[in-house]
Amino acid sequence: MKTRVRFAPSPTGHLHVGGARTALFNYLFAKKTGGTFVLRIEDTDELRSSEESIKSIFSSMKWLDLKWDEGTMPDLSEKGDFGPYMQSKRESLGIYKKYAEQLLKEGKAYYCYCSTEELDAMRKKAQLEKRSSKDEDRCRNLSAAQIEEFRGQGRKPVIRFRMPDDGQTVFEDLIHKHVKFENKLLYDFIMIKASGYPTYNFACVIDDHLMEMTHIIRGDDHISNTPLQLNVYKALGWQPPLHAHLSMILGQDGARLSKRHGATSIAEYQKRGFLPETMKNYLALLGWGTSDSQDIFKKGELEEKFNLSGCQKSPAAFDHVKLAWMNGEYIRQLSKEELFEAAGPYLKDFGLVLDKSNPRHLDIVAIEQEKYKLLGEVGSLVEFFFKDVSYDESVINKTLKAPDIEKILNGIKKTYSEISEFNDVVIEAKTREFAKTNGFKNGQVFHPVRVSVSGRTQGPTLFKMIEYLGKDEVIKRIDKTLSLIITQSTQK
RNA sequence: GGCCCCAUCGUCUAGCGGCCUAGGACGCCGCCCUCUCAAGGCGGAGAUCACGGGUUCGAAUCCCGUUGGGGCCGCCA
Repeated sequence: MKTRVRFAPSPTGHLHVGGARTALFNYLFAKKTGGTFVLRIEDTDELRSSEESIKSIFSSMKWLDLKWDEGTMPDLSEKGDFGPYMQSKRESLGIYKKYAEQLLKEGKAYYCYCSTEELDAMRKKAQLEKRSSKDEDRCRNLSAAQIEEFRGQGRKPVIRFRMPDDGQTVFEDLIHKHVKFENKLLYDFIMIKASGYPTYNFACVIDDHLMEMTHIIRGDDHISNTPLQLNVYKALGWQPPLHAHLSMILGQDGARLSKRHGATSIAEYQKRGFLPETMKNYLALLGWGTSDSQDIFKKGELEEKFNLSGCQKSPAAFDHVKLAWMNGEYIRQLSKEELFEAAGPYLKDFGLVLDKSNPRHLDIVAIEQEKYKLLGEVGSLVEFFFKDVSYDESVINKTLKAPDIEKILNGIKKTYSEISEFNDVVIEAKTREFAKTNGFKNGQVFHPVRVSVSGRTQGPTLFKMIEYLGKDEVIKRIDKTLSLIITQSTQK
């Protein structure tokens, strides 16, 4: 049988790291098994759902290159034979109501007239008495007269599911193995809200069944919901899908990942200059691994190697340091053109508008490729090629106050001005020759030249940098440095 | 508070009864390379496998308990 899995986000915000990981694992599982990856929108929270969130989630999924075969598509159209795929649309079609009424008729569900306030009071009381906060199920066995009375009071009922009083609900989780719950501890959850909208635990069962899902892959914060849902399948006489509960993603301190751990939304990582390949690879390793602990995967390799048996039961901490290292790895794998393409948008923040048909621009952006960890930092490392440099105090003190500094810079200026073929090989040879014939150590010459042309003590490989800067510019910058040194020494 | 889940270097993980004096990766330290910083190469420190009981000739691996962490207990999903 062909596998069918789904990612079912609730559009109440951006796609966050945990959601993206769930989406990724479903996607990888579908790819690996040759199945279908469905996208369903769970917008049954009338207050918090927004189309803006849907757009944002889709945009992050597109960035991660997570394409789905069926469901609500990026342009909000519907694709597939099991639609609509947006729960609000399904609600207006009366899909949930239909099954709720069936359960009502069979006595497997009932109307509850309790108000939110009454429920809160009951829960509080239970907490005080240190009992489980399982509701009193006050409306479970209402007489016709009582129902009449509540109706007369104009109360708007909700529909609750009638949980079995005894027995156990067990399931074989694909990751956690045997999981068992006592039915008497389960509560009569609300299936249909007073507004007529279904709740998550109900809508999800109806849709997963109707959409013929074979596997439910989701976060293990849903383990406690599973027995509730399993009882609905049973009451409806349906065969439930297989479940696989993924471990949670935690912050470095072991607490649930939240804003205070830094960025949690995928959009934020995109903005900071992570490559989508990095995110995908890193997320895949959070709660999953291969038998040889592989850490970098080539394109298409995850799709080929992913399996549920490699999934971890224990939670994983999100490590920004390792993420940054991995991004560096991926940046290093880029061709010059790809790097330029990827870094382009981030360069604009530095006021740099470069031209990819200009080979010099391509070379400059790639000159420190092995050093980049974030696309967002490329600009700060290469902007000196295009802007006037300034020399700060510490740099001057460190390098430009060495003995013979004027002699060195003047000599280098002359040497460079005499080079006709201004490329790194020639520049390097001439620079070394200058040092040797004048009795200077290489470093004695290299360091001040670096500072003169770049304003920094550390940077790209020196002679390439000089080549890319160009003869005129280099001489101009050496002159500027020289005048700075002279001004400083006359002041004293 | 009730129920459920989880537990191998700081972190991600390999391990699925003997191959483990526990392997890899990130990070950290040292050396090499070298025009700086990186990258790369080599090496090192780092886990009595949470703890305590079993089972077994033999346990990180199986069982029980304890502790710790996490999740759920919403007319949120």
